[in-house]
This record gives sequence, C-alpha cells and structure tokens, in this order.
Amino acid sequence: MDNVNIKKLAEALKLSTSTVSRAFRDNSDINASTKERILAMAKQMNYQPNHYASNLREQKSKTIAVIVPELGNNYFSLAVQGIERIASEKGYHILVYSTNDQFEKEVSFIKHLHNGRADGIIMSVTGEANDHNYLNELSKKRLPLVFFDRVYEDIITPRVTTNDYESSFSATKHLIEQGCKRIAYLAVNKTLSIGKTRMQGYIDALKKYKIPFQEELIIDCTNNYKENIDHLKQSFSQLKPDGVFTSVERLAFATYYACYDLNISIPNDLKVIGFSSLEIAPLLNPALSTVTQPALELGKAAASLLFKLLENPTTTPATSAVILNSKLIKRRSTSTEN
Amino acid sequence: MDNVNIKKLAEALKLSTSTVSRAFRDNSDINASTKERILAMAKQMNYQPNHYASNLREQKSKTIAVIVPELGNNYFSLAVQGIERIASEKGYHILVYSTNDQFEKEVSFIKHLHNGRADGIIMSVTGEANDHNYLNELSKKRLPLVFFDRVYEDIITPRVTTNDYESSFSATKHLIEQGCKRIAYLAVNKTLSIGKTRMQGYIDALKKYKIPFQEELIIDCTNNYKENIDHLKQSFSQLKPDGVFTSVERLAFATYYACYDLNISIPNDLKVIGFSSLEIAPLLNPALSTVTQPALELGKAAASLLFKLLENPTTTPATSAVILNSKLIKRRSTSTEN
DNA sequence: TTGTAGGCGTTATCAC
DNA sequence: GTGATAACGCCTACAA
Repeated sequence: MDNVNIKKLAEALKLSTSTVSRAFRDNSDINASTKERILAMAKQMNYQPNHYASNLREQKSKTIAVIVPELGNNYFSLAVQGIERIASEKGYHILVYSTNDQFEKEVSFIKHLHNGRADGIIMSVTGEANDHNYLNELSKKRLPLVFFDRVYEDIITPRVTTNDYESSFSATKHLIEQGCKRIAYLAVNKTLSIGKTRMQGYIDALKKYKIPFQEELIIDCTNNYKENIDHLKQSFSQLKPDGVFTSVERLAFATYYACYDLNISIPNDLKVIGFSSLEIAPLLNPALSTVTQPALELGKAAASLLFKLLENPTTTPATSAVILNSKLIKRRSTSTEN
Repeated sequence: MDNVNIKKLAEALKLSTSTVSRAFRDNSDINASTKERILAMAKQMNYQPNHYASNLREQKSKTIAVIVPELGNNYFSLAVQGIERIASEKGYHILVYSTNDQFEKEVSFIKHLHNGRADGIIMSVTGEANDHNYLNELSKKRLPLVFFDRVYEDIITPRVTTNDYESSFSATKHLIEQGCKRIAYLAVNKTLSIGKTRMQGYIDALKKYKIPFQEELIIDCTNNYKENIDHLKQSFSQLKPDGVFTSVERLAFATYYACYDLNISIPNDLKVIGFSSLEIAPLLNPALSTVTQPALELGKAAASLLFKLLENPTTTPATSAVILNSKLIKRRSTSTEN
C-alpha cells in the first residue's frame, strides 16, 4: 500500500488509467471537471507520475548533466548556480559531476551518461592533455554537448567562453603601464586551449610594448597548494620578477602566501594581477587586481545554449560560440602609489 | 539504428535478451565465455543498459538529491563536493537543487522528488520560519532524508551538524579575552535552529564572563549585500561596539567593508571573528579570525549517513546525529598587538 | 470524452 | 547455462 501509482488512483476514482494520465497532460482532451476531480484526488493521495516510467515511455529525461573540474571553487560553483537557475526555470533537473581534473573520470562520466540519464551535457573539460577523441567516437549518437570555459579546440560543439586573449593582453599591458619590466606568468595547463590563449595574450602584450619575452618567467604550477607556494618562493627569489600575472585564481593566492613568507611587499616590490571571480578581492591584503570572469553569466549562457540545442537541433550550428567579456579591475595589488 | 538496446544486442549475438541481461549482473549464472562475448560486443556496439528501464524495473534510481540554500557559496559548494565524492564512490549520481533561501522552492523540490527520481535526499534547509510540517505529512512514504548544517529541530530525521554552541561560546570568549566589552552579534535567521544555537553560545559566554547582554548589540541582517553594509555602518556608528561576532561568513565581509568605509581600524578599534570556511581568510586585510567549519567533511558525513540509511533502514535510527567539530582559528582581526 | 491495449527496455521467475 | 514470459508504471493510438 505504500506507493500509489496511476492504477490505484484510477481505481479510487473509478476511472481508467488513460483518463487519469490525461489529467496530467495539458494537451489532451479531457473533461474539465473530471480533470479537476483527478487532480484533487491525486493531491490527496499524494500521487505523482513515476519519473522513470514516464521517461522510459517518452525517451527523455528532463535532466541535464554538468561536469566540472571541481566544485569547491568559487568560479565553477557560481557557474553551476547559473546553470541550475536556467534549468530550474525550464523544469529541468541537473546532475552534477566533478572530475577533480582526472581525465579518466571525465571519460567515464560522459560514457555513462549515454544511457538515457540525461538529455544533454554541459562540461568544462579537465586540464590534462589527452586524446579526447573519445568524444568524436560517440558522435553519431552523441548527446547534445556544450563546453564552457575550458574547451577542447578540436571537438566541434557549441561553446561558451570568455575573451581570454584580450583579457590577458590588457592585464599584461596594465602591469607594463604600472612600470613592470620583468613580468612572470604563472601557468597551469599550458597545453589546454584556455592555457594557450591566455599565455598568448601575455606574450603579445610584451611584444607590443617591446619587453623581451623570457621563457624562464613562465612559471609552471600544479594543482597542489603547498607545492605551488614552495615553487613560487624559489622562483621569486631567483628570478626577481617585478610583476606577476596569474592565469588562474588560486595561483594569485599562492603568490600572496609566497610573498608574505619572503617579505616581498605587494605592490611595492611586486605587482600582482590574476584571473579571479572572487567577490571579496577588495578585502585581500592588498586588494587584488583581477580579471573578473562573469561566472554566473557563463553558466547561464551555457545552459541557454544547451536548451537552444535541445529545442532546435537543426538550426543551432555545432560551431555556435558565445563569448562573454571579462572585466579588468585595478586595485591596490598593481598600484604605484604607496 | 540509433539506439542500441538489449534486443538488438541479443540479435547481433544470436542470444536471448535474458542471457545478455545476465552478462551485466554479477550474481547470475552465466557461462564465462558467453559473458565475455556479450561484454565485448556491448562495448563495440556502445551498448549500455537503459537507466530508466532498469530503474523502473528495480524501483530505485541510484541517485540522491542534494538541496542547498545556495551554490555560489564556498561553504555549500564544498559540502556538495564532499557529497559528490562519496556518492561517486558508491556509483551514485547526485541531483543538485538550490533554493536561494526560498521556502516554497524547498517544498516544491521535495514534493517533486517523491516521484522516484531519487532514492534519498540530503538537505540544508532554507532560513525562513515556516511551517515545515510538510515533511511530516510525507512521512509515511517519505524518502530517506538527511539534514546537514541547517536543520529543522522538530523534524525527526538523521542529521549532521557542527558543534555550533561550543564554537560560538569559544569565539565570544576569545573576543572577551582580547579585551572586548561591547560585542555585537550579527545574526541572520534568528528563528532557525542554527541561528538560535549560535546566538545562545554568544549569550552564555557573555553571562559566564559577566558582560551584560544588550539586546541592541544583536544586529539582524538580511541576505542583501548592500543593505547589510549600510545597516552595519549605521549600527557601528551608533553602537560603537569593540568586538563583532558574525554568525555567517558573508557578514564578516560586510563588516570589513563597513569598517573600511568608516575608517574603523580592525583590530585596533574593532575586533572581528566569524563563522567561515574561507581558505584564504589569512589573506584578508587584516587576516580574519574564524570559526572554521569542516565543510567538505560535513558533506562526506552527510552522504555516509544517507547511505547507511539506505543500506540498513532498520538499524539506523531516525534520531542519528553526527556532530563534527569546528575549529577556532585566531588571526590578526582579533589580535591585541599592533 | 473516455476506455482498451500495446509497448517503452529491462530484469526476475520459471521452465527446459 | 540459456530462453520464454511477465511485469515495473506510464502514455498514446485507436476504438467506442
């Protein structure tokens, strides 16, 4: 007697299951008063159409999957929130997966999602430089897929990104204008497209303003907090940069820690700017200059694009690309005043 | 020819669907070599058992729902990450919902989840003081439910919380020891159990150390950033507190902004401590003293408890309560040195 | 407007 | 060890 299903509800109402079913669909012909009766009784008996049965029948799930490198990260969780908001408006549910930057997990998630669990996927890819052709292998029956932020360039599918090249260029330019001559670039994922693009902006800005590019000032970091700080301390002592541009938020934090330890004064001895969506950047010591990405908007845009793809598969080209603008916000960490 | 199902796979192998099905189950009797053949062909044809069909058959979804007040928040997103990690290990998927602190959304999510979509729910409740008896009304056939962090006291269901009372007590005590005499308590959700508990710790610490409790020093805040800052600026100017204890992370940030604007020096004029899981609290200006909740662990514990409930419904009492300890971390914002 | 019947893809039961 | 069959709960032709 636990679960009420359509049959029991129908019995209770002395109606057929089809009539009951119709009460829950908006398009079907049904007497208004019977519909009302049915809905009333449904409420009373606490009936809800079983999701799995409906979806088995209709072959869709009203669910989208979201795959991100990590969740405990302001940027991605904001993006997920944006996605959730749009999905929720459309009556969709979201499944969330975190790869922790492990490529195998990404592959496994994607493959498993092809069992009907989700109608589409929104993904920010892992950092590893692997053969991601697995996505193409699935392509014949591939689920609608939208990339956001971190993308694979060689996979053709709609995407939402930010103007990373321009942002990197302006951030580097800003450092130069503030008098920096030895600007270090802190990288992760040099191989990933987002890493390349951002680095190119840095390189081109140097060139434009006639600052010699020095390979050694590209400092390659990892995903490990402690390691990075140690690594940076070493690098800073040795290379004596007067500016740092971090391609990723957490490297800005690592820079701060390293400078605290080394008694390097920001911004006097070293100016710092970084990609970051941290709302409280103004509260840091010193306030951090940032390239702020519209994380929430990015999520919303990705979700909207996916829905467009779901609703009009034919008129939404696989090459669709939405580009949102980041904002350069100058704060004390790159200031020249004392 | 798009979707391969068990039938097509069976045809291709000249086997019956039952045999094929057995190949995917570990317990069934099946010839090792046929099993191998089946799995090989499945891989080749890219077959996966349809999730909806299986679950319709088996009456469970291998999915748990997570409902949080917000996602773009370090604390909850860390908790979600913890949940995701455990769920993923168990082969479960997670559906994520954000209520944005709207009670109606919470009710709606919960009700809709009773259609079989999820096997269990992990929730941190919204702040509003509503009649949440709706949870009891569902109780006969209620889905296994675990509360974490923010709970409803009058709903009997397993829960994972932190030692809020003790933490509040020690944080307040710490301020007193640092010489504060007029300690403001910044509240939200006074009516919610977590709000009450935290405030009680503050009140009792005052009493114990013979500092008169003053109603006016309880400052009630909202969820709106700007409003809070304005409100705090007014309150601080008027009430002249020498210590502030914030019951919620974002109120610590609002306090900083307010002090910057008013030229109140932290910690000289005002000492600040707050509940917060912010990893970069040491980087704030000044470094923020915190009651740090183990957000990730909280998520993991909640997920583990839910799985216990799912696996041993009878031996896991509805009154199960796991309490994790927060850590008081003293930093410059409550320091007495200059 | 309502009812009947078949099938969505899977798995468990029962034969063989 | 393998195959036929019924059932999970729902929805939709089609019939009445």
